[in-house]
Amino acid sequence: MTLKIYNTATRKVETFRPLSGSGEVKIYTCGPTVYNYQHIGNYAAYIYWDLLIRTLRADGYNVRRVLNLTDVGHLVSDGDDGEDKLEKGAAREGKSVYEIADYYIDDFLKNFRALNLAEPEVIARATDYIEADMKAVDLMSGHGFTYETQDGVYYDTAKFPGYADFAKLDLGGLKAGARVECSDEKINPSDFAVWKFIKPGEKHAMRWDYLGRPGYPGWHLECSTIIHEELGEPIDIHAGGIDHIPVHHTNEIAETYAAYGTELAKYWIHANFITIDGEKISKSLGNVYLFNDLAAKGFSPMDYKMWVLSGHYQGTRNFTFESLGAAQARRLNWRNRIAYLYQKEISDGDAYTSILDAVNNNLNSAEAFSLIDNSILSLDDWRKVDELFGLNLIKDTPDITEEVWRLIREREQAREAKNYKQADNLRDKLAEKNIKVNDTADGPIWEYLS
RNA sequence: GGUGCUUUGGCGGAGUGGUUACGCAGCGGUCUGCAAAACCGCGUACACCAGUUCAAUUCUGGUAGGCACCUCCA
Repeated sequence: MTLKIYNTATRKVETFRPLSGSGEVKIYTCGPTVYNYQHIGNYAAYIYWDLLIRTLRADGYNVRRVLNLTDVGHLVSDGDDGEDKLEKGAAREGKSVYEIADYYIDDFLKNFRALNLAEPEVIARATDYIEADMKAVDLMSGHGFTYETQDGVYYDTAKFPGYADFAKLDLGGLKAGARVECSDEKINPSDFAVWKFIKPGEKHAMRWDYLGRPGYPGWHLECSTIIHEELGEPIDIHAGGIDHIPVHHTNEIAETYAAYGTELAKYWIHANFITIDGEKISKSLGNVYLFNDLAAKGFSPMDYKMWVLSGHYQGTRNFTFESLGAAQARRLNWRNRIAYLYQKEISDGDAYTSILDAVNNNLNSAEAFSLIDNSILSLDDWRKVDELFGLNLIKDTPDITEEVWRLIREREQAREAKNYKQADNLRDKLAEKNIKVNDTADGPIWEYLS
């Protein structure tokens, strides 16, 4: 099977062709800045990338995927000013920056695994690559792409002719209406810090000596460095959020070009945002939902994954609890189709091929889901579906125990004896075990209540 | 202010130049100890106005609304 995927670099749906003939595919997915809890919108992107990786594996590729964790250098503003997010988190909670990072990394990975997202081959913490960052700055400077200011080492974007191409930026009019920072030593408005100096008296706990003074890496640098160290550019696919196109990814490309003289990635794919009840996710609107909030309403991370995969990564998705309920009900229906297979045999079709085909069409999981709804699947097909979407359908739908079977048989006997009161009691007992029994013409058929 | 995206039935959400996915919810029916499940049927969405076309929800232009980014965010 061949994947077709929308490539932001060309703004077209392209047929995926790996750079290497060996079947290896190198993927980098932009990870979180670990200064706070990740909300459900953050996880949507990881769910899409999970589908991407699983699809490539189903197609027979050997995927090596790197996920980074930003634990330094990501400032409150992408414009190289404002506080470092980690420092801000530390101040807020009265902890050290390293405690903050550890805590939120644990929380992130816990949810990552609850969503059954394919484990990355490498999980890279930005602070483990500081030496390499310095080497990269040396290279960029040696190639004449940088200049120093009081504030740090800056990238002169005028030195990279294709700087504006990736995001189709209009550098002249870029900030015409936005507020412009004053007291700026930058040569061009689009120049950005590759390395930041810590001024005397400035509070910044994470600091490394470089160029004779304390400092820390600029935010974009970690990504180009980690890719260089762990994968080697160019890589096949670079994935991230749609908001990163104009600044973060544009700057990564520029840094890689300046340091190593190469292209960074062949395919770029970007996940769109989700809105909640039609509005953006933001603290001021009070709609920053975490998985705990979903759990409080009876929804699991898997229900959420089901909801995310019922749409497309390029579209704006509108989250409502009503539609999350629909996704949950659909997943339960699928699980009960598996439960049915423990009880009755049904003939096998060749549905999986068309399901994989749908996903290969620019990750159209919505189309694939409707095929699942309308296909007759064997248990073996369900295993493949589970492998492709990571929905834990079979894992969450174990066959029932002998004890439960006994209750079902007792209830049947009670019904045959027309002892309906006892039959109903047994139905309640089964319900306590999360099992429902449907009395069909073919005898009782059990399924899960939730 | 600049830039881009988007507008599909009660909710969510695919897709297509001509047969109107899919899920959830709703309604009617068959069946049934009850319930449920299953099955059958129903509701006739594609913002608006023009244009292209034998034919447009699908292409083009405009109008209106919505959203996003540029300013923390995936």
